Amino acid sequence: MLKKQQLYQQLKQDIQLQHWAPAQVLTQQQLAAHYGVSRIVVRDVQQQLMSEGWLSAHGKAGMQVATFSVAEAEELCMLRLQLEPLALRLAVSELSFSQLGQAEDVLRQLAQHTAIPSYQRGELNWQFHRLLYQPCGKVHLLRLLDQLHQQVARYLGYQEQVLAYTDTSAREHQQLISLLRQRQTDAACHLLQQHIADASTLLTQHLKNSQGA
Amino acid sequence: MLKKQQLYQQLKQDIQLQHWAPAQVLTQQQLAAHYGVSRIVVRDVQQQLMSEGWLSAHGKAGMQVATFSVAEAEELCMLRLQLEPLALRLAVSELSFSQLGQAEDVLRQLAQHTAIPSYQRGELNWQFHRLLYQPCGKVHLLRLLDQLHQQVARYLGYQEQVLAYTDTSAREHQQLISLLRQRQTDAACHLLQQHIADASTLLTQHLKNSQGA
DNA sequence: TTGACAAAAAATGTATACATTTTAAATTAA
DNA sequence: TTAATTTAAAATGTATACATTTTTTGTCAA
Repeated sequence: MLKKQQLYQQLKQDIQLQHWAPAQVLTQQQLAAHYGVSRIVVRDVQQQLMSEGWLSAHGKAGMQVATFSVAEAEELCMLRLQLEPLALRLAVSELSFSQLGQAEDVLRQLAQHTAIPSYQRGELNWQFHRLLYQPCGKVHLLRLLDQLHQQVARYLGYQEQVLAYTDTSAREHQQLISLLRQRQTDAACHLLQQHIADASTLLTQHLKNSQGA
Repeated sequence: MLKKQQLYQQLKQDIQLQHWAPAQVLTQQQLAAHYGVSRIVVRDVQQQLMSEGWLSAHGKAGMQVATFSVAEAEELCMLRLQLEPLALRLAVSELSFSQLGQAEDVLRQLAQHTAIPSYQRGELNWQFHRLLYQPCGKVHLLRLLDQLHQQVARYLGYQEQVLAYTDTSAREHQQLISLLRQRQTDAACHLLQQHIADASTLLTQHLKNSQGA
């Protein structure tokens, strides 16, 4: 479980950093040689990354680094938009003040440490959202949301501009917390919906620009 | 890809048939010996079945045959209820008459061949639903629905009574087709929602009875 | 040239073998 | 007895080796 996890992290990051370009075809042997592990390990990681969308099957032999498409990005956003408010709605009644506090701590981290790399901001951002959904207690839904986040993260890459933690976003997060503290379920869900919709247009716009170029 | 697929099918079926009891802990070696393949193959299949919910991790060693819980069943049904109408709504405008015809053919199979085993009825039933969702063209959503179906199928097992293709169900299916043919999107989605809700209560009721006993 | 076919090379699937980790058993001290 | 610690057994992770499949290369005839 050591080399496997290691390779998993490394390969995923290398794909995200575009060290391996989208659409490039990779072979087990190639990766095994490059990362200095046996093909067994590569196979395991390959299967995992394929199920998570980082790699896609490529005929009978080889795997392809996943490509980007506006359609897919829009679909992912649509699913987030559909499921995250649902998770929040189910979570509200279970959400403890200590959990709200935890979420606030994450926000403070985001606000204070402005220098941290963008991908870490992305992770913190998700951590915040995740903390709010967690109490819904629906394992499948939560796992699904985690997967969606991974997929979106793949699209975000390390693009600074898209991941920029804007003042608007920070304000909305704070507002969300205060609505939740008052158990204003409908208002909170509505705000969340708006929040995700905004992030979605930002992502798809960015994608359209970079692809149209 | 031969032994692997074979073992995948076999093991999944054996779990569904309760040849391996829920909560039972299986080891790679055990399965490798039992099915006459090497552990490598078992490992691959194990990972796949774990990601699909048939097996769950069990500490550092071994995998556990998934158990049943009312809460999980309800969650799965809720997700179906949330996502299938959405898929249908997105599909309606793309749904061709030939595709509607295909779906009707499946219905006829269900109606005519009353003798086929219940699990095949279950598959045909899903095939019908799937045909209606397919044209939405959302790959992630469709894969998600497939996974949900798998999960629910695990719960259904080969229970004859739950899988029984009732007259009500058949009528609703026909009605759904006719609504779709007229592009009555809202009505169709509403009917579908009702249809799934009915199936859900049937499943959870059955589960509560069999577990309460 | 080009298309089909045969041979070689490469890639993947699977099995066996070894290393490491984890679980169980056994032993011993309190 | 019982809790802790050591030792043996078993299970998993990983590497190497072999078998099978897939891809590529090269040759020859039309």
